[in-house]
Amino acid sequence: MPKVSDAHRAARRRQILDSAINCFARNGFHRTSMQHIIAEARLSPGAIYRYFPSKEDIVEAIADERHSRESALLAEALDAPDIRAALHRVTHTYFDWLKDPDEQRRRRVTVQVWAEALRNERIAAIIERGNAQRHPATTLFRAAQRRGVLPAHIDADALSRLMLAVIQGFILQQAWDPSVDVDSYVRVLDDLIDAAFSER
Amino acid sequence: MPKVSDAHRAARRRQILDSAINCFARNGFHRTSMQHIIAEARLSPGAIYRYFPSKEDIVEAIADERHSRESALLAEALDAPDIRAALHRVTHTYFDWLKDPDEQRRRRVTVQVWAEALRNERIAAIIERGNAQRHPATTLFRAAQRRGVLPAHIDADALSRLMLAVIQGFILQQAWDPSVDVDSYVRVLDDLIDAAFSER
Amino acid sequence: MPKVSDAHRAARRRQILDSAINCFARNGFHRTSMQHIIAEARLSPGAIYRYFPSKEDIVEAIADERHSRESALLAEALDAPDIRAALHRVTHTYFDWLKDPDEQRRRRVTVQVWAEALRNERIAAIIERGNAQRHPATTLFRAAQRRGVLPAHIDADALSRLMLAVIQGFILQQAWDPSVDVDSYVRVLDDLIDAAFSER
Amino acid sequence: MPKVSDAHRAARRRQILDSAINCFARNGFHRTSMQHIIAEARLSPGAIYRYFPSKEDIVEAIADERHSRESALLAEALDAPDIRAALHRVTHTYFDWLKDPDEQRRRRVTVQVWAEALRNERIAAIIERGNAQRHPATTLFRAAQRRGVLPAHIDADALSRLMLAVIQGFILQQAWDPSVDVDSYVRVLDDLIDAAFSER
DNA sequence: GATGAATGAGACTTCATTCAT
DNA sequence: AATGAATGAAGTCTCATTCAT
Repeated sequence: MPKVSDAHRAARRRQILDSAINCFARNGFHRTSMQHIIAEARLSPGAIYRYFPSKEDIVEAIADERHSRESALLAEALDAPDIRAALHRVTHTYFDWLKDPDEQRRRRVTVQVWAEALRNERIAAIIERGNAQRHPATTLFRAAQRRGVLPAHIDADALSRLMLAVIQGFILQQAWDPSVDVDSYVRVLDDLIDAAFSER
Repeated sequence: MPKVSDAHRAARRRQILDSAINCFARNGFHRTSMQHIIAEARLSPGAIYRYFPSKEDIVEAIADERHSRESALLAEALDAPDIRAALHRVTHTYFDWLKDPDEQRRRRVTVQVWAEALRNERIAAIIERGNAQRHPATTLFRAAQRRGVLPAHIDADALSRLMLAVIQGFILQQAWDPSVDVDSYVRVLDDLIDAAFSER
Repeated sequence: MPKVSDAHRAARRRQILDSAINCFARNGFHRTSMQHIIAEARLSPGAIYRYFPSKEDIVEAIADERHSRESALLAEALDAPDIRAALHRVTHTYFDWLKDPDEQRRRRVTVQVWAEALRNERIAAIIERGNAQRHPATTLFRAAQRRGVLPAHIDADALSRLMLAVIQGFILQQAWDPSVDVDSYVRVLDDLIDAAFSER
Repeated sequence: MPKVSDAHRAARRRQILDSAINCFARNGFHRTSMQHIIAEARLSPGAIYRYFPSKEDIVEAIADERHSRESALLAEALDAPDIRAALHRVTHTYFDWLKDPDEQRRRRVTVQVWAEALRNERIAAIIERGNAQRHPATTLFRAAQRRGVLPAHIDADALSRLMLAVIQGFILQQAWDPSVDVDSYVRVLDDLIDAAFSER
């Protein structure tokens, strides 16, 4: 019978994760010490360790959370019967989200998660799950090929990789330089989608 | 100082950097201690510090070296008068290089450099310089627009960003999963280039 | 305060001490955290601290309890007018107790108490009191000397030390290896007692 | 090619072990922090960890060293063809060593090692090896039985356990109270040996 | 009486770097 | 030039204990 509510526990968890995200976005995983997170959260070491058994677990929780959010957004955007509609929803809904300055700050953590995945199997699994979001797109492409909207000889799987790359590359560039213009990138993308899917 | 010394110095530097790359590719920057690098290079701490004043400097030297190589390759590939020829050279020359298994291993370091750039200004500058390699492409696109091969309303700068993103995203995906098929990706890319640049 | 409360208090105390003994026998004093005891007792930190002001106090209570039991057993065994009868009661009653497997498990705590006595004065005092149980034996030996059953030149005090050592050493050996045979040890002891006390 | 000699390494090891023994004898294993050992040795943490990978390893090295010394002494004392000669050598050589005040101080560590053996398998193995020193005694007893100096019905193995217990119990009592008189204990022991081995 | 979240000192250990040889 | 022993700040995490509820 907990003395404090589940809501309290959830709030503390949130508080810790938010503090950690702030620190990680500012200084990176490895230059952020537990003491930094503790100070940012205005808690004590013991308090943090009640909620997360190790620093690694905090990193993983954040990786999971961010990738869930990104995947959900992508999945939702792709949820359309028509390909071009789906792809344009990606460019507009997803890239709209990329504009949010707060998210931009937090997204610096995403880039670090990407690097961390090379050494941490659990994070690699999270990334893997996130990347699996391109499979619905692959399915859409195949449907498009059956309907003749997309040339049959195109490798639908590779095309979905490319779609993902276009997003990932942009996220990288924006992390390095927050001033990159989202809108012009989206416009080029829209044009390219039209070029690829209509004029044949 | 005799010339032997210079050659010797260069060889030692190479030896240290290669050892560091091996360690970094295997374990990441932050899980690699100077002792690891020292052991891999079969040198002593004192010897290493004669060549690099700090671990940070080793990381930077490697970042610099790798980005120089990548930039040079990209620049060379883009060095063609015709836009489609240039882009196809990118897909074929540059992506050929992405196939080299040894380079693939070492490229794991690149992804870490990308994350490191968020916190290290000197590395950020190196990345910035690397990304500037897209400017020749922008110029090429503008020329193409003047020649009517590319619609005038397209933002050439954004398009070169996209081209870069397509490469960066692929490098990421390949770092996470070395088994991704380069060739099918290149074929889709080629098709897309043709779609974008020819049928107007 | 109602009587129920006293019974309740006593039960709680017992519950805590038993849990602590289990933990200590399993993992030792220093590898057992209060959390372990708390979990084993299915109580809360606050509840434990109502009954014992510190971990140290739990250790002391257990040391006291165990040594009381051992001393009582020894005292009772020695309570005989005839020396050989007394000593044989020791070997039979006391060593019978050493056979009980549950006690063997709990006796692991005794060995730790012995080490702890070197640093903790209160525990040293408890041990001291326990060792004082050899004084009745000394008295018995002196009586035996007066009756000529034991050579007069023997140092009765040293002999009672030796008797104690024979027990303590066995407890040690049994703690390290629970499979040691109690009966053969007892038989040798009996023979030795007879050798020492009769044939002169 | 080490810059410093093996002698230097050995001396440092010795210095660390001696400091640790001092701390352990004074405060016990668990109340002694690495910082205490470091301060006592007038070294830095890093220096200690060059020689011992963990605190546990220091404890084990000390346990090993002390038990080797004790075993060697016992083995040497037992190295006599005649039983009574052998046993009297034990009482005189070994117990002489027990008189050395410096050794007495250090022997406080032995008692802690005994407790530690209950939880640490490597230390248990060391103890086990030490206790195996009683086997030569068992062999001697069997020889004595063949020669009729010792009654045939006596369990030689149990008798050697008892001999060991007599030593271990005394070590305990002396650790608790350094003022116990070794000589009177030895005299009783000598008498007992004579009683057991001659008058039948 | 009881709970359990929270505290914070302090434990062990690592590691970039220095410097006497 | 090179060695490698040594430094010491700083890192992660534990745990006996407290106290608001």
